[in-house]
Amino acid sequence: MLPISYFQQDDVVRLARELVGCLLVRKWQGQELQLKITETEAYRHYNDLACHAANSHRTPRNAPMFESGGRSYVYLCYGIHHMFNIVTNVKGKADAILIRALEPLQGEEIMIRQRNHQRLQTNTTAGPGNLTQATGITRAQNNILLNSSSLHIIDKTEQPDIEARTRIGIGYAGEDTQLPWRFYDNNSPYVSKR
DNA sequence: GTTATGATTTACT
DNA sequence: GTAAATCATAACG
Repeated sequence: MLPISYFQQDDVVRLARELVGCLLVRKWQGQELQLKITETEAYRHYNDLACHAANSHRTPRNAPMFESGGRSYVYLCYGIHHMFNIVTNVKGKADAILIRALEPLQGEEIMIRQRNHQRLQTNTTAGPGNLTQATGITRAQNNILLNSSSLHIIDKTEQPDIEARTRIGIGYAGEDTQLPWRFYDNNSPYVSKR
């Protein structure tokens, strides 16, 4: 299991890249779900208008971002979709990594059922809103430390072929829209957009 | 209290 | 390609 201290390092962009290929473990409904992280995006508290905490902007919603790294930040978007983030950096430096896609390794049946699919499809767990539905992550999982047996990250065993691209859905962020802070596994079909 | 909107997805035309 | 779904949150009065 990656220790909490790992997420308290300073460079959220590097951490977002390194998380691709790592495993997300979630115990739920009596089963252990395991999924490989295939796509991430970095959001940095300074010089990044796309970040919820840009300009030290602090609200009740993004409060977990201002806490110490190694915890979750889950919020509802468009009234429909839950977004799962991992807070990084030390307390007061509000960085976070959005998990955008996962590749199922264990517990697929539960994910298929969650998504009302007949069989496993790439979009069962690709896409930030889709993967939270598949894994049953909601705001009930907001602001919890990722060091329990029920929710944590395991380091990767193989180095994936990582592609860097611009982030998705942040047209309001001006020039920061162009930052290549989205990372994905070039060899995985479980990616939201190439 | 009221209003506008979004780290999206899906179903249409 | 365009639009609807849908609601907590943030901004404003």
